Amino acid sequence: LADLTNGERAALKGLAEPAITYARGTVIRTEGEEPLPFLLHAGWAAASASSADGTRQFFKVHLPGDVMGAPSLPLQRAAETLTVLTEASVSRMSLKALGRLFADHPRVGALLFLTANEERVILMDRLTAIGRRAATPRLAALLLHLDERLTLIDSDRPSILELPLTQEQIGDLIGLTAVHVNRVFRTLENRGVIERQGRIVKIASRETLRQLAAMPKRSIARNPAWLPPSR
Amino acid sequence: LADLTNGERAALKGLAEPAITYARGTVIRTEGEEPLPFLLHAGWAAASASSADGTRQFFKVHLPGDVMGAPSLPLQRAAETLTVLTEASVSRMSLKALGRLFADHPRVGALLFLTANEERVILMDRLTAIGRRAATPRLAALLLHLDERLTLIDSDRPSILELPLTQEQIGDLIGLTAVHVNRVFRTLENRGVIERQGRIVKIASRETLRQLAAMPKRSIARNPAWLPPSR
DNA sequence: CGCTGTCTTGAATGAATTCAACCCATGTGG
DNA sequence: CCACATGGGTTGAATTCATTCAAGACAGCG
Repeated sequence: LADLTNGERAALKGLAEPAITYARGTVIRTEGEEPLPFLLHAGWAAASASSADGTRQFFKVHLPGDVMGAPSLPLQRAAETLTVLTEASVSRMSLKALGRLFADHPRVGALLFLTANEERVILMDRLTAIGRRAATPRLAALLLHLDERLTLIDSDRPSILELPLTQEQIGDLIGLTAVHVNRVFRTLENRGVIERQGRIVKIASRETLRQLAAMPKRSIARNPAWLPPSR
Repeated sequence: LADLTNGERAALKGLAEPAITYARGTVIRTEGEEPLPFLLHAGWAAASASSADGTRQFFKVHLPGDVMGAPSLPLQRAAETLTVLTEASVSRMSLKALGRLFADHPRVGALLFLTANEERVILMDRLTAIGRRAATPRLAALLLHLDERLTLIDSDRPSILELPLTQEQIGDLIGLTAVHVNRVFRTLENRGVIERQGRIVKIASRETLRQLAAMPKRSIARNPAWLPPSR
């Protein structure tokens, strides 16, 4: 969203407590617990919630660099369960330090506000997809979304998507059953849009996938002029 | 979320430019335009987006006191169209003043961050509803949600919901067609859960409606201890 | 070597959509 | 002040997309 000064960078790093490594599948924090934010250093994680009737909804796939658990900060009890999808390195974030950050580095505070709003847009787009589109566009949109985010982190990564997600979890992300996710995957594969080997997905025709997903292009405004000056 | 000092209150009010009154149905801002935030003083409004295929998704019903358009702030072009549902009084908000607010009143800045995260939770709950629940629970949840928010604004209002929304718009909120919204409304009415006269809905059995909605209870943490001190 | 979890596929079922028609209230112009 | 258009609500019948149920294949793991 913006370029940070060294002081701002240091303050952000100061929020993170020592990192802990979790084994694949470990639950970091369960919904209903005390709402603390976490920072994901390495690996993949996911935010989800389960309902009484046994259904589950995944809200977000977290990639390295993500702050996790922020949505629950205004609540008394966390709304989301955080689970590690691969082996992952995670640290808790200090709330007190976060409070000081808003006071000492207002520009970073404003950027945190913007980041939360960016996540709102992502959720809104997901709402549109799940509420108004069929299964194929939803899956196409998910694959493209993850591909783009991974490229943001590592710009010259191979054009291959290794998903540490079961088809059931993918279904929980886009509001489908595992069975139907499977069928859609096969359809995409048969049409030559993707290739698969186990959980490795290769996007064969990004253009076709984009057409199928039919998602609006969103471009971020970098360094908005109205932000307060750095301190 | 928190109790404000007089200075903080004044600074918040200072964001708003002079109010304009719009007639029912007027579009305040269309998706794709410059992303500015607005403040809704009186009346109802809605945030929505339309897709190429003609489908529309409503993201939020805005009630008096709401900041509108914040999700689009990090973007180059607004993601949401803002439309007035009733006659409504709206003012633009100054971005520069918002930047200064983060610098001068860090506690309010942190509260804005929390508010954006609260909206994320609401969107997450909506995602769960649309992705994993049937039509009846979705409509039940919407009615309860609006009822609760109206009660927050006016605690001794009559227990009646006057919705300035067509059934088509309600469908766009919860991901259904107008036809099906109608059928669900009738079902609820026949079961005695609600009563209707035109667009006025009376909740006859809030308890039944709650069971049908099966939404998790969310309670806000007021005045979190980690917020920076007021200035 | 036998579990267990995941993937795959078919058949039956079901919830919501689509299409179509009609009703009613409101508003508008001749 | 009536005639007619319009927008929203209501209902039935046919259709469709996704779910459910069920069973088998396969890989990895203890």
